[in-house]
Amino acid sequence: MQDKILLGFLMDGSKTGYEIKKTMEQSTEFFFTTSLGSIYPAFKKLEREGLVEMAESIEAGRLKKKYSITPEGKKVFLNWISLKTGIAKIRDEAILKVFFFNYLSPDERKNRIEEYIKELEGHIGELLALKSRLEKKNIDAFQMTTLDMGIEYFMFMNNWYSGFLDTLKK
Amino acid sequence: MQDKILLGFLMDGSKTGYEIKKTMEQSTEFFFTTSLGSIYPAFKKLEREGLVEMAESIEAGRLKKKYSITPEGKKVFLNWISLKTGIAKIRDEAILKVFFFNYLSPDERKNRIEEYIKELEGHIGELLALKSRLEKKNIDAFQMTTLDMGIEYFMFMNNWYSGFLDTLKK
DNA sequence: TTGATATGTATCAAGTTGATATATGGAGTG
DNA sequence: CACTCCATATATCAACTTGATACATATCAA
Repeated sequence: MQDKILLGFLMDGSKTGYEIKKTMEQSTEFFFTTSLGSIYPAFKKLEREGLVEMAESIEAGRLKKKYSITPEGKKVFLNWISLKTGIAKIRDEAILKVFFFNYLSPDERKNRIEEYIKELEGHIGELLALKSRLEKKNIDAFQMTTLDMGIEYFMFMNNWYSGFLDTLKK
Repeated sequence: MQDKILLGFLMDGSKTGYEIKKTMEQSTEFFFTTSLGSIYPAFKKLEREGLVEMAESIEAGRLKKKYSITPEGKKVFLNWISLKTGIAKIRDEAILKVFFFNYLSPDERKNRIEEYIKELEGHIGELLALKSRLEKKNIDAFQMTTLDMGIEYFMFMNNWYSGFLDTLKK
């Protein structure tokens, strides 16, 4: 499904695979991301299917392959975005460990959760920093909304684990 | 990383791959799951590594391969569960679509979100039904806790999308 | 009796990750 | 000025994962 995010990022102009990866790191990273090892083959496939076009150039001595979306590609993207979406599946190792917490000593449980809460706090801090950076740029309102949702999501998680830690302490 | 969940499910007795998959569907499914096409090769690998042992039998005419965890496997599992855990990455198509909502008409936006909220409500209903089913059984407290967290998580999502729908309507 | 569903193992194409390779440019340091 | 480190940029690959499909038997309802 990564091809859709690539098409999405091409909707406002042509980009290289690397550029898209960097853009993701500043925007969609925390709720949807892809590796470079996936982006390059995906672009080749999209090109074969006629959904994107590629233009090679050499800038500052480096090979650049700029991809742009075709009318057919736009159609595919707009169709995808208007399609019904199923519930996203989580894959959360931290919760999985809680599931098996019976096999961990009470002290270790508390330590792991305290540790994880710190991780969450750090992550929230990063997202807040990203938010103030993006506020200076003139960014799409919906893209800012997804960032806000990310912050709220991790605050919910932080909250939940804090409450869980309290019950562990009793 | 699926091998850890397999080892975890073997900690309280030997099981077949199919049994584990069915157990997951009634427990870890919403925060961590694996396909059968992944379980069988994973067990073969775990067997090669000496972390599980396999016993073949034929029950009611069907071949059964019961796997049990070895002392070495227990060590690996207990080590994994006591290790520091990083923040789980989400991969949420619904949020990705919101990110690109600029390309959708206002009416369509509302429709998609209303639709998705219904999906979430249905999912919450399923989890509540699962909860009351599990309450009749004598289930591990931590395993029940993860189910509660799942319910709260989807209620948070439901809440967030409801608020988002309100702002879309203005 | 027939058809649908559940139990159970297995394989495979297609896709994904994370690591690694290759190469150049630019910035900072001694 | 040389050296190192990092960013830019494309590409490949082993290992793994998914989702579909195949196969075979049992069980249950109509």
